[in-house]
Amino acid sequence: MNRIAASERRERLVDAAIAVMVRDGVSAATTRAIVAEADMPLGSFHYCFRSKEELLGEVIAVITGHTLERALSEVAGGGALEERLCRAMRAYWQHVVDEPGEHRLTYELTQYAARQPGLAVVAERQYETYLAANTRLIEALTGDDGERLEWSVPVPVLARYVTAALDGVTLLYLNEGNATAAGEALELVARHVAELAGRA
Amino acid sequence: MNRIAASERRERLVDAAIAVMVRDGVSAATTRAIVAEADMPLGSFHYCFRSKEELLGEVIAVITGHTLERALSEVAGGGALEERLCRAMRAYWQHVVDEPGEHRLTYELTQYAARQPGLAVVAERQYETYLAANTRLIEALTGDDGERLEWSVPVPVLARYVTAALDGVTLLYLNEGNATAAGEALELVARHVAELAGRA
DNA sequence: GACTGTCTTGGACATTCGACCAAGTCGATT
DNA sequence: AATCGACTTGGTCGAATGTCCAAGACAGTC
Repeated sequence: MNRIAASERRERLVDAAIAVMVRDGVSAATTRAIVAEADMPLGSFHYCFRSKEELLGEVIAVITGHTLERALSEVAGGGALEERLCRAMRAYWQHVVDEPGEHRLTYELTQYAARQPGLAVVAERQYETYLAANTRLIEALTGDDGERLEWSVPVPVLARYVTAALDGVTLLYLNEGNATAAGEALELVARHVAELAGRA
Repeated sequence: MNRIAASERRERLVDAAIAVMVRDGVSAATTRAIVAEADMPLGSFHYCFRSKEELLGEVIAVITGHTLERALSEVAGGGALEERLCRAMRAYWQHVVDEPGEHRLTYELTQYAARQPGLAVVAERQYETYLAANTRLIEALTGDDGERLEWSVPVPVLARYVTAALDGVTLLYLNEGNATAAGEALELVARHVAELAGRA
């Protein structure tokens, strides 16, 4: 294989690892499967990463980053609160239906990391990040609106409700496989959240 | 070891497997770890089970059975709809806080089974079972009440909403570790469900 | 007491895994 | 052209894992 900077090779290995995990699950992502996916010799792996755990950490960081990017980019735009809420929800849901494997991987990684002593910290931080993102989403939902709005429940509680509901509905879809049914449950959540926003 | 019927030994191995999985995760439940937990020689394993997959199938069946038992036993009893709903929710939540490892295992097993070709069918049936249980719970909630009640959303949608919300809140607690915060989100769900029950 | 079917068990097997290394290759700098 | 640091790679190691087997032990039956 041509000479490549170690940093570039690291990125390729992370991408390859994600591809393998989406296709065959976290447990199938052995060092050998990953280098095969990246079309590299096995020796490359431990030249670029001190250990498999180090690679896993980077994979989690990349995946979390992707998810975060998408979430925050969807809140922007004008319109009433209900409209923006619906748009954000719909965007999230569309991505779940388009890329179920990626979402399945997210849950798998969280679980895997929680069991691995060296990655437990990463797992916790991952969830904190999601919670913070949903909190920002909720605040953006009221803050940008022309009229002054107030939530009838504390924002931290609402953030956790939204986080849990999204996770739950996603998990339901991934396991049941019925996009329509899960989508209707999600709409119920959206309507509920909209109702919780009262005029101040 | 004394002579024991193969069927009895099977049960002990299933229990041992669950104990190991709750403590150290599904991936740590090797045949050797399981027989060590059950205090048996390794040879016993494949005398009782054709393969590890066969044991896993039995483990899933047992766990699902436990969960189901608990859920249905809590719906009974008198009182208004709100009261019974609260009681059922509280009972579920108490069990999550008391035995987080058991619930974590449930999610791990579902995921593991979904990836294993031979167990994929079992995973699907597992989720169907949970959905059916929640459907029965919702129907029991209205059916037994003195006054005639009707839900303002279709029961199948409501069942999925409840299933997703419970799963989501549980997952949130398992990952964030904050029982109070997750509990408040769950109360929000309970109040919402109660609101969705309108007088017919 | 011989027989038969059920149960017991220590050891062995092939495979897979993460990790490691030594020898080699390349390219820029001096 | 000599040097040196960065990169490449095929092979190998020890550990762990699922599965299997052969030889024995035991209990009930004829």
